[in-house]
Amino acid sequence: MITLTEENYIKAIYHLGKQGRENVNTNALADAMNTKASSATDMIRKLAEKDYANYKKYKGVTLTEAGKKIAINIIRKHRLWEVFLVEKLNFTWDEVHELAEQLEHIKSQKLIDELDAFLGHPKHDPHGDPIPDKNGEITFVEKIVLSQAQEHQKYSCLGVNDSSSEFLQYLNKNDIGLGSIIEVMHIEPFDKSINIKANGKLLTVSQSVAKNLYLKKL
Amino acid sequence: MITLTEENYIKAIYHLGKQGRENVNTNALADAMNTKASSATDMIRKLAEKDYANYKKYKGVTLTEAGKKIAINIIRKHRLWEVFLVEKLNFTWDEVHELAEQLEHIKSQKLIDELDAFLGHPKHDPHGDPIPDKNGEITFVEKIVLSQAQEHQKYSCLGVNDSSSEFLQYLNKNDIGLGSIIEVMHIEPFDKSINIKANGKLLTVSQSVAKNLYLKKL
DNA sequence: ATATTAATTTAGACAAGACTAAAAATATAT
DNA sequence: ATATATTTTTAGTCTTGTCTAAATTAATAT
Repeated sequence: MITLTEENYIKAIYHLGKQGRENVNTNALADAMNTKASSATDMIRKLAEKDYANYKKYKGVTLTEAGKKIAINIIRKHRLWEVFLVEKLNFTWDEVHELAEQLEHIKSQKLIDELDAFLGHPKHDPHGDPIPDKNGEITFVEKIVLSQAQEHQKYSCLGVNDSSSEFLQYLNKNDIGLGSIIEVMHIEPFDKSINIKANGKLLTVSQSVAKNLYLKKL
Repeated sequence: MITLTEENYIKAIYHLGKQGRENVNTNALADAMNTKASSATDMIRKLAEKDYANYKKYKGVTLTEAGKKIAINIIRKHRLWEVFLVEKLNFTWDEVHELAEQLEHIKSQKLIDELDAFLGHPKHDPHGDPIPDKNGEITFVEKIVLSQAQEHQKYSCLGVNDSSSEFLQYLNKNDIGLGSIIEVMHIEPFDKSINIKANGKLLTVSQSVAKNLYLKKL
């Protein structure tokens, strides 16, 4: 049996290490888990013991295939629950994360299969992140951030990098959501602020906004 | 903060002590929690410390108002999730209990309010048990068990006492579900077996079945 | 009313997951 | 190349919820 804490560490290693492939530092992991390095070391040993992680002292940690499988399954559950909350229960995209962190640990294969079907097998969560399929396959979409976009080009909004409430609420306020059409009108050379037309409306956004908005070229 | 284990003990005390009013023995509680009496004692002390339970050494335990409130809220969540699983995700009534035991611990007031609304504010779960409303009010319905029923009387099925898979599957096989119309044709004096007409079909059931089926007189 | 049995509590220990403080290894700077 | 700083690990402790074994209280039977 895998514990809730183990699941959370595995998920953190997966995210910090680009799908669990790259080595993750003990300190980085401890930070992500809001704990101390010594606790992270303990858990890393335990995960290695259970063959969910590869570990060499002082060299950081990666996930084994078994570990990745677990991480992907948790992410699948997390994202499906997010879709459910937004589509069926009137949550907004900035409200769902915390709650999905709880729901992602519910254990039932049938539940997740049925939920997936009930939602019509969605491909993306409300933040634009891809939902792994039943076999753990993830279809990554070619995406750039707004700060790398070209002038006079049209894009559609794919998702966000920063999913803090503040940022998501800023986007809500400016009517930017998944699938919004964004045209880059002008990039100001001085401060790299960007003038865009979002869903027909003109708007100037700062670099810090532009770095956190994912787009797909149209 | 209340822990998962504390919640489960509170729920057990509530159920064993008829809505938490009657004293519950340490051994009975330990049994229900699949643990040992000494562990139950420890937890009872802790719950009393936190003012969720009333406890006098050697005299058993009851719930305080705060404790009852928590129990009722968990039961509300449990039963709403059961409705969701059966109505929306194609679960059968014998499959939902275990899973609802996990889901009942998810913490979010908005989630449960929205789920309630999404399901159309159901009054009963798939086993016929009443769902407490947002204020913790429970509408108990006058119910009897089939073994107490009168000959030549019509009833509707309100729920079950034993909710084991075996019993629920037996009922499924005989097309008996919530709301089924049951007419008592004949009670055999010899072994108290009962001949009934359930949804038009004649069927003879044993005492042990009859004792576990709740009915409402029509 | 006392002896026996059953139920309950206490005492002490353990595993999981966390912490602090100190030690060891690695990385960086001169 | 050596000293310093940073990162990581180790050692020992704590809390939660559990356990076993022993002690205590309550219940039952004669």
